[in-house]
This record gives sequence, C-alpha cells and structure tokens, in this order.
Amino acid sequence: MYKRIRDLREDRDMTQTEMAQYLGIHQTTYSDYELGNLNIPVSSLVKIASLFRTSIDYLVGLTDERKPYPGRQPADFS
Amino acid sequence: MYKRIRDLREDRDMTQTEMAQYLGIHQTTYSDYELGNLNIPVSSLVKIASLFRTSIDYLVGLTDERKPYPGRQPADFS
DNA sequence: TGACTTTTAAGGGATATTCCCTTAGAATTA
DNA sequence: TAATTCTAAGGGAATATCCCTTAAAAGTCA
Repeated sequence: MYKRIRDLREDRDMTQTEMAQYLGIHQTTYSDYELGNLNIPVSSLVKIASLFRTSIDYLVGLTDERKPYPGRQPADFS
Repeated sequence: MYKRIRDLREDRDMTQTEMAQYLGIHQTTYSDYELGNLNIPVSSLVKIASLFRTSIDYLVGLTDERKPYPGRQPADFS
C-alpha cells in the first residue's frame, strides 16, 4: 500500500486516471500500484517523484523529509 | 545500466554473488540488475540503499548527493 | 431520496517479464 | 600456463504485468 503516493495525489486533487495518463498506463494498473498489488517500476517512481517534487525515498516511506534531493548538477565544460 | 550501484559495490570490494546473497537472489539475476537487463524491484533498491547508506534517488542517478535522507537508521552490515 | 456521474477496485487472460539454471567468457592469481 | 574467481549470456518454466470489462464505491445535484 503506497499511502504516500495516494495522499500526494489526493492533495493535488488528481484522479487515478489522470495519474495513469501522466505515466502512460491504464487506470487499473495505476490503482494496483497504489494498492500494492503490483510493483511500481522505478521508471514510474521517477516520474511520480518529479511530479510531486519529492524523492523516491519519501514516496516509498524511507524518510519523512518531503523535499527532493538536490538535482543533478549539469556538467561544467568551461 | 546502474553504474552507481556497480561502483558502490566495487568500492566495497563486494562480488555480485555476495550482493545476490544479501538480496536473496541469484548472481545472474543481480548481474542483470546492474546491466539494466532487468528492472530492479523497489524492495531490492531499498536493501541496497540501506547497505550502502545512501538514498534510492542516488542509486538511480536522480541526485549526486550521496548521503541518505534523515529519518533512516543506517544499517550495520556485519 | 433517487438518478446520474465520477472515481476506484476486482476478475480474468494474453502477453511480457522475471528468475534461476547451466555454461561460457573474462579477469585475476599463483 | 593452469587454476580459480568473477561476470555475463542463452534458454525456459514460472511468475508478474498490463489492459480489458465490469462491478462497486463515492460524489453530485435536482
């Protein structure tokens, strides 16, 4: 049960269908993600973390810190 | 290709077999994880992040910050 | 309240993926 | 070089994924 993801989605008043469209999957598949019936692939977790501006660690409950990590620094070619 | 994970493993002089045992999977499965031939399940990412005391976000390359988020007890691998 | 709409969850099945096995290849060491 | 260790490839049974249809739950409003 990915309660964190569900709560974030509901806080933004998004439906499962909207989330599914964002991820390019079917609503029922997304529902199974939230319910824990299916493993969420990392690729989807990355998108969800980006959408909600948080970290994967927060999404999966490893931390209570909601802020994302600092983003990767672009390479400096100067 | 999960270069981050491979680098962390090699920094600790661990073999794929040791990693696989830690995760409870076969060496060839772990190899496919590192190579990107198979999707790493979140459950394994959690264990790997704990082992190396970093974040999933770092493992998958979302951030260059190697420290884990607060709120996690560092695992003692002994 | 009841009818209607919207949203979420369940059941089922074709397909794709996972995982381990065996074994080959690469790297390391004596 | 030979022996050992480590990593990767090929193959297949078992499993999981994903979508479809549809049921159920939740929300809306006359």
